[in-house]
Amino acid sequence: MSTAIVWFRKSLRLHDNEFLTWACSSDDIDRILPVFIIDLEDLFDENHGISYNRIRFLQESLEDLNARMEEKLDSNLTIFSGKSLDVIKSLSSQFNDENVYLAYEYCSEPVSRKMVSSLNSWIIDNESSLILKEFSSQHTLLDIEQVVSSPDYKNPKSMKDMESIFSRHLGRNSFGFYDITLPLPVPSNSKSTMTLSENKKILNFDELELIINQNFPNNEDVTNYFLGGETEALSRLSSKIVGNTDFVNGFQKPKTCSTNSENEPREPSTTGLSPYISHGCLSVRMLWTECEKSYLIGEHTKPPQSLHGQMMFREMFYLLSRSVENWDQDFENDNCKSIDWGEYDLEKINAWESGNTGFPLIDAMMRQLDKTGWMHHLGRHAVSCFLTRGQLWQNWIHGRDVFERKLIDSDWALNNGNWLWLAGVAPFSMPYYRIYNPCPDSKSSLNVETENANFVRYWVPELSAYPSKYIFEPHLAPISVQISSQCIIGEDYPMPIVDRKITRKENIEKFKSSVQRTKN
DNA sequence: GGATCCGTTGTAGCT
DNA sequence: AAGCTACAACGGATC
Repeated sequence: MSTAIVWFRKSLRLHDNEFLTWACSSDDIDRILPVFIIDLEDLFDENHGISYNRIRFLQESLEDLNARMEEKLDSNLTIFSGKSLDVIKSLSSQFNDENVYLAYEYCSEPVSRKMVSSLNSWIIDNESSLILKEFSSQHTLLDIEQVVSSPDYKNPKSMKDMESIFSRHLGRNSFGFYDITLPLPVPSNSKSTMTLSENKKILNFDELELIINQNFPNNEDVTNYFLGGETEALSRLSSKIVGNTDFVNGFQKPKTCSTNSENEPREPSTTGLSPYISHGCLSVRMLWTECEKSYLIGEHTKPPQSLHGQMMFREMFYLLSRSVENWDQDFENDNCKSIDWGEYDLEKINAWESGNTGFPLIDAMMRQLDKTGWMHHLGRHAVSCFLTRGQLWQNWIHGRDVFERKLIDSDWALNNGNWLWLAGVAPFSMPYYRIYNPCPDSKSSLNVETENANFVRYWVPELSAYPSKYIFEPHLAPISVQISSQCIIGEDYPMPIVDRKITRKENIEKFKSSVQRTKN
């Protein structure tokens, strides 16, 4: 009797799932045990625990995965609570003289790699018969280890670098696109599923629900616009990408921070697929391939603008996060300039996080993040520039932590990469003196007009009656307008916590002298 | 080997 | 309204 423990780490899906497909079809395997391990202590940690939105998205994704397993594989998902290493160790010792395999996906994060290496050592030290079966490119298009360890690898810092890495490692298919392996179909399962007898570490969905509600007693005003899970991921892929040639082929740098939809202010103007990708509900190969199908129909945008380009940036950050030591630190990180950010200012950081800076667009974004766990790409630019080199002059680490906790598409490699970028400290950053205006006008790259004005009215309801002319800088509105708009600035909505023009000028100087100082 | 160009996405003021 | 210019000026690649 041979059993495969099918360990879902990131890829919460049945489609394009190599480790699941292998377990379901390999001749070496008689039965499978699909598992997910959840570390509740870590998830609800006081300091770095994740938001309600994030845990809810994860829970929905797991429930959907389980439901789909029941339907398509005549199997189910067992959830364990605890540390991955402990759970796997104890699991593997529950089998007696059988062949036990652990089929799992490679994860590039230092913690994840360390866990696997500890497991390896444990196997050797204890002469365990557990056989590890790792699948390398489950979460990314590139095989991260292979690319990073190739002799000619250099840290990429532009789309050009990525084009050459893709050419070298993937080659081209007959259509002239990078030769990405086609996504695997949902496997058909010929194995039985192992059922475990009582185990105190097993967590059923009711218990999980209970624990979440206990940890988030006041979640009534939190809305989850995005429903977690593969089912929803595939349905969103269908509605946004498949057959949507104009949108896919015309995709370019988003021009507004808000939405496309008249009726639903929470529907992004972009694809809205990021949370599904970060949770592995949607395979990147699946998305890549669907875009390519659309590109074959006619003219289309190219990297860096295109959706393929967006995905290539994702690969870039995955490579860097693996090859750059201390990717998530602001010291001993050679992709991070040493900047003197000065004193940590709790008041400023709190105002930023809670959406009370007195800058309506920034506040709208941060409140949207807080309530829904999502924020538009350009909005992320605006608020991170604002917190760091733009206005508040706070270390990017603080903003990174907030995003990490709250974003439902939170992803360690990408989140750190984007903060390094926006704070202006990375070699791939834009020049530090290009600062987004938090109060955009019609010429700003954060193009606004009425769309964003409505976006602000929705998320900062205090200002809902303000005329568009003043809505981004309401403190400049004459008092008569403030009265007629039923919102006195300084009473009903904060005055700007800094003078944006002064801080902009000061911060450019600070950045410059900080860089000079480290040079000398 | 110095000048020039470029980097997914800047802003403000003027004509 | 759109386009130009000044602002201030990184750092690596390319010419």
